[in-house]
Amino acid sequence: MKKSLRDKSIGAQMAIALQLMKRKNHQAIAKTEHKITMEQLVVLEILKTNGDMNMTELSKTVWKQNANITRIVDKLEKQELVRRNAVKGDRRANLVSITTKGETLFKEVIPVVVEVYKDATSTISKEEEAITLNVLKKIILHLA
Amino acid sequence: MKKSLRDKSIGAQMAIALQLMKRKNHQAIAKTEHKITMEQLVVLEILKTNGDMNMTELSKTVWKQNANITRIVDKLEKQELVRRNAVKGDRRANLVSITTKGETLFKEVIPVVVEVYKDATSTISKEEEAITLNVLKKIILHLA
DNA sequence: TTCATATATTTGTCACATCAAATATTGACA
DNA sequence: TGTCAATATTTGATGTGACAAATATATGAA
Repeated sequence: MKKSLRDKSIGAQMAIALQLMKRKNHQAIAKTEHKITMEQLVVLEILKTNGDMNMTELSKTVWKQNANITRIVDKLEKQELVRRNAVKGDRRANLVSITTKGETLFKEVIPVVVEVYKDATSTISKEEEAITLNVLKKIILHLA
Repeated sequence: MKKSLRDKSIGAQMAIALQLMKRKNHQAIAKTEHKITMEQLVVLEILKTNGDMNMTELSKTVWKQNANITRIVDKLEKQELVRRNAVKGDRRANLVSITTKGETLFKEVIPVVVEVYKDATSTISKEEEAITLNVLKKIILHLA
């Protein structure tokens, strides 16, 4: 197998690594009694960590486009894991908040995901992890 | 803004960085006269680098599932950038090969993508890049 | 006040990801 | 030879990515 550009590109290798990690996460979550995707879980985490947010804030915080946040929140709302509340003084906006049901699910699912992550990075030294994290953040800052 | 798990996870930061890079790539490609996605371009590159492959080999090489390769090759074939050929001795399989039109497009689009990549990683030192690449490969190997 | 512009959110369309299941063909073995 | 498991590929259902356009509401300036 010849080496292609792909093999030397952080971008391409990121795409592969991320796909594998996402797959593992989905598989691990599927084994629990809960039905939720990683993307939905991320939104729950943000709400739990930062408190209620409107759609625009949410979309900036999770780095996703408004349109996609709308659909993710739709799904979460259908499962009663979050709620959309009216905002006083601005009828355009919605304040999204996590429900008790959402918090419960979050607490039960998050250890599964953490475990997958620990396994995925088990061959990486602390130093390597720190450098990689820093590289990724630099790329993000540069492109954002 | 509180720090969440996300901020310390290579996985989450990869997701963000990759999203931004993909977006830049799509935007840059959109400015050319060519209409092709990154995923389709990757398949072209693999075929150009490694020569004809059947769907299964292709799916392993690009680290995507068979089902997805089928659909990507469908799109490439519709644009006449690749061809599906019969395999002697196994009527189940297809040998996919890049067409002349595919090679031409590839040659014209690849500099655009390389440029985006160079820009995205312009603040990263050679050493950091090497370490990150190595970390990603270790994760891939571990999860594969 | 009224109109133009900005902001918040949603909807539509297409590409791609997942998994499961369907099809077709091959190959090994009783 | 007939049968059954393995292999190669495709299709279907669902969720999420991108972008553009639609909708509703706010806001600032004439």
